[in-house]
Amino acid sequence: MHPALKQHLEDKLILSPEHERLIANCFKTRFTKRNEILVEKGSIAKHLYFVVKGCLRVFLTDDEGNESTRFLIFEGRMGTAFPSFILKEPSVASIQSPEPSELLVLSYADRDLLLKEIPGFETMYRTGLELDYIASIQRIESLITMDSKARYNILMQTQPEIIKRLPNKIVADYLGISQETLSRLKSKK
Amino acid sequence: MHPALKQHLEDKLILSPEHERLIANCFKTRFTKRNEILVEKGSIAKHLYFVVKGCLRVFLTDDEGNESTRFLIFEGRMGTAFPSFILKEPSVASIQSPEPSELLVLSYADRDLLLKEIPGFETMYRTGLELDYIASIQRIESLITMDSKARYNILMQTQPEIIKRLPNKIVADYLGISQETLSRLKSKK
DNA sequence: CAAAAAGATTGACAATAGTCAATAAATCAC
DNA sequence: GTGATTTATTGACTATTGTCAATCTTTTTG
Repeated sequence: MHPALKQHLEDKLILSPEHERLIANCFKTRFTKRNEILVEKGSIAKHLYFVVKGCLRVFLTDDEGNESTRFLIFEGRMGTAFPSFILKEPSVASIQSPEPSELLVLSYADRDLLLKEIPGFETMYRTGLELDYIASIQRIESLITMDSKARYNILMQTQPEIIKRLPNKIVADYLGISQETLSRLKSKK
Repeated sequence: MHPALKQHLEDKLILSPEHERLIANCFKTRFTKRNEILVEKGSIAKHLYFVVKGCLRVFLTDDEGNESTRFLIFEGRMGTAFPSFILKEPSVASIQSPEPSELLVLSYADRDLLLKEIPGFETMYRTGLELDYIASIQRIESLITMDSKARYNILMQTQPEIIKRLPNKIVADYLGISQETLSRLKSKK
């Protein structure tokens, strides 16, 4: 099992050697290039991704080519185009790796297998889901209660790595504002 | 067990009589008046609410008294001030019942009990969580990609009961816009 | 039912953010 | 390293939305 994954599971699961082997076999390693597309909008997201190195960007594109970033997933975290993955419907979002990345890939069927076979896996998965859901609730709150400057400040406090590692354009469409507005916010304070 | 709750669990769980009794005992009935506050901002949300009749509103207030609606929960659905409930931290949001309501109330401890004791309960709970999470992702998408008119149209398509049952003011702050803007949207088309 | 409270609409103006365009800076790929 | 491409910044203008205030309408409650 990849040490990064092992660490991720560490204090959440106690595993027998066989169970550990089963998990290791379900997660397949994949390396991606900068800006490689993993899931094309319109296709079904069939995998969950654990990010060992690099990051993933789940993003939307409209008819005019405008992009909006729905989620960013960094080292040690899991994610995918979640609605498509769960509902098995064509994804509204695409997934790309803005940086060259190393991923551990889990198929839907293997996720189900682990949920069924590994004691405690479903509880761990459910707990992780609760935290992701909380993060998305907090993002909704920032979108409905704050102006763009306040949202930028919050982002800088809570997820500075997004601002540091990713181009302005992606930070802007993650915040739901134009890149010009972001550029002006940064210079103003 | 309340028939509404029974129906909610129906095709998701097969229950023995004892398990059914256990669930029924964990959910306590509560009636509320119009605009009654169930959870005060700053306190900890200690319960999950199943709405039998009426509805719940999870909302934020700022220092100037402005309100924003984070979630609305109608008949047959469950909810609470989720981050506070899970993290056991003081809630940023308050909960009120905009209409006189009948609720079934589940404490955190009883939720844990049911997760542990009832076979299939955690899977059912997890699946519900996935769907709630998906709904919140879609709300984020509408907030970062659409203007207020498009968001209003989507709301009318997907949750017309919100527009029909609740005052303009609440609809507006659920959409993240001012009531005046909403009023103008409605007259324009 | 009537008075009071709450909610909805409209107008005038201000502020925020978006768009288009030009330029500058940084980064990539060979 | 250097040209090419992408990204970032800045200016001028526009569009959208918010705020404040006044009025009108609906709903609530005694």
